[in-house]
Amino acid sequence: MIFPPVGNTLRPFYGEKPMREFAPFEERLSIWTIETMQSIFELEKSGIKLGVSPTQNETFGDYQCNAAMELAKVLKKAPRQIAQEFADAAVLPDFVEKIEIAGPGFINFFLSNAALAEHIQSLENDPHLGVEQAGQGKAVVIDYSSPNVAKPMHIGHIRSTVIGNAIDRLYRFLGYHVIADNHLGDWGTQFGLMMVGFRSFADKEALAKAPVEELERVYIASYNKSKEDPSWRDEAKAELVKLQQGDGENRALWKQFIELSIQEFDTIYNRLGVKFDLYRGESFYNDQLPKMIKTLEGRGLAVESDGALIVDLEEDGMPVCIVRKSDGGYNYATTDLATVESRIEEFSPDRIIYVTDERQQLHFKQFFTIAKKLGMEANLVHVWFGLMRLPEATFSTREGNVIKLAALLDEAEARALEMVKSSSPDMPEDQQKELARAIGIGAIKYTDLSQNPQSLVTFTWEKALNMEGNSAPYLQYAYARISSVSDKYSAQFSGTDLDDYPITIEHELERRIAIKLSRFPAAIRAAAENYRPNILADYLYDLAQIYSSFYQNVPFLKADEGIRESRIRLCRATAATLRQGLDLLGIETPERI
RNA sequence: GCCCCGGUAGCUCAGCUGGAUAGAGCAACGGACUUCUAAUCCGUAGGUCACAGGUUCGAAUCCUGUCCGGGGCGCCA
Repeated sequence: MIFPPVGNTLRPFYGEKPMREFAPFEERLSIWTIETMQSIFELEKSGIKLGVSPTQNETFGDYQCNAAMELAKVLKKAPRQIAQEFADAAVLPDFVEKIEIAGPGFINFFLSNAALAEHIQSLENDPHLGVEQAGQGKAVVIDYSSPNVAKPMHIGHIRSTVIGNAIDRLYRFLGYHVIADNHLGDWGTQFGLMMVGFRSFADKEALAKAPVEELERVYIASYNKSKEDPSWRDEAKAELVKLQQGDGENRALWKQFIELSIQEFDTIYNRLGVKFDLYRGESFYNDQLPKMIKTLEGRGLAVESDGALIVDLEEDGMPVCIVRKSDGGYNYATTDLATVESRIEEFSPDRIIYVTDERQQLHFKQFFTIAKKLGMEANLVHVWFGLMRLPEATFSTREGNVIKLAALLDEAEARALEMVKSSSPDMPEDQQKELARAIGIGAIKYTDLSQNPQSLVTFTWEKALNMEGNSAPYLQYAYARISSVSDKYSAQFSGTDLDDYPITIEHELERRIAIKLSRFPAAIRAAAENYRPNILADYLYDLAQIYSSFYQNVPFLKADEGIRESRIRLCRATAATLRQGLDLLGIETPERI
């Protein structure tokens, strides 16, 4: 857990710290209801949630407290009576307009428009838009993307990359010192086959054109040959041993594979706006593996079984974990343990987050358990996501039905370009292309980020490239409209200073926007806490929907002086939130669409 | 056999740390561009939340079982 768990009488998160300047209403109101409930009903710590939560239906108010129903048993009173007593005795905080009791005993709170307006104004001066810097002074390592060397990235890699990057951005925004590490698959038995294959059938021209694709072709050819030709297999094994023993020629070739691969990965990462602090492949930890085995043996954790070295995890309800193969080679778990040790030593992280697909759940459970037994001190978190499927079948290299990531991005940009050309035919072509890039890539990312990561996902071109409705372009469009109207305001009313006109909230849509804006910190916190960027995506889509309705139904520039300025300020606050939120998802916000 | 995940509108998905009338997008139907960008907005229609029990004042949400789908389970990573 990142934040202290919620649920007890006083949310530890709200803590004993003095209330911060831009604290959201939910936080302020919860502290107030908890304290008030405790004093009115003379409650000890009971484990009952006394705080408030947002209402699901705005006709009920802005926040609701459900404690009366739960307190009924403890206090031996009817819930409605409890609610009534609370309402009668409580002195409302100044930001609450009124409270109502409804249904079985819900206590509903209505925020005052003046307080809302003031809050939104105060956010104009807060670069973090009300979000607390919860990660100050803490480091976190995020291990994501991690493709294999010599294999092109396909659509199966996009989730780890895009979700991992969003988590990365979220944690940075919360003030954590984030170390984004791309743990490349750069070591393993496949390199023997790569070596012999490369020397026999690498095509120099193809290699120059599309290096990684050619390396993959070589690998597949070599793999197929090894199945029919035992001597080929032996040769590959011999080359692998030579590589592992540090043979100069093989090392050089291996390094070349890695360099070519990283170069190509980087072009994809650049297109996706993804940056890593480190590219430490598995090979980086090679030298530490024997020591790790010794430690495991020394602690009595690793024992021999059928020639291999295993850690028995039966008492933890898990199958055994092989840490050294019978041929002396090391396994994934061993590398991962050494990696944790190294990261702790170097970065002292508060936690290490791994973003991979669901198939690795057992592996992570096992090695987390072993790490704990070894006394490694870091919170290890496995963030897993559902595997991507094609409508027809699961895709695999062997089936030949993989869709390359580069091709997906190309297609997205091409489709976006068509739309840009038809809607902005007068725009210079290079600008059209630049815009199409931002929109196309945004659409791809948003598709992944707007879904619950753990859901099964079926890849369809239609969904991946969706540009209407709940999609990145919808959000970008909303942003661009604000930008445009904001610029027009500046041009038409160049002499006015917006600070001279306070934000006022009269219209229902103004109120809905203000409420939504005030909940940005909650969305950020929930997204980070649960490692689920889709919570933020949902929030932003809601916000954009309310804004679009506002835009379409309420005049800004033609409104009377005062109302006009107030609305422009609301627009700009919305823009700031959309821009920040989309940036945290790694989605760009062009000023014009 | 054991373990993990999913099953919500015709389709694709939110909602799942229990709350009031289950939401979006697409598709369908009907409206709104001489107005701040129609990639938009407004409206209509569409649901046994897989099924059966249980816990609870209250269950799509928690528990148990069943069915269907996906994944994992000693020398791959």
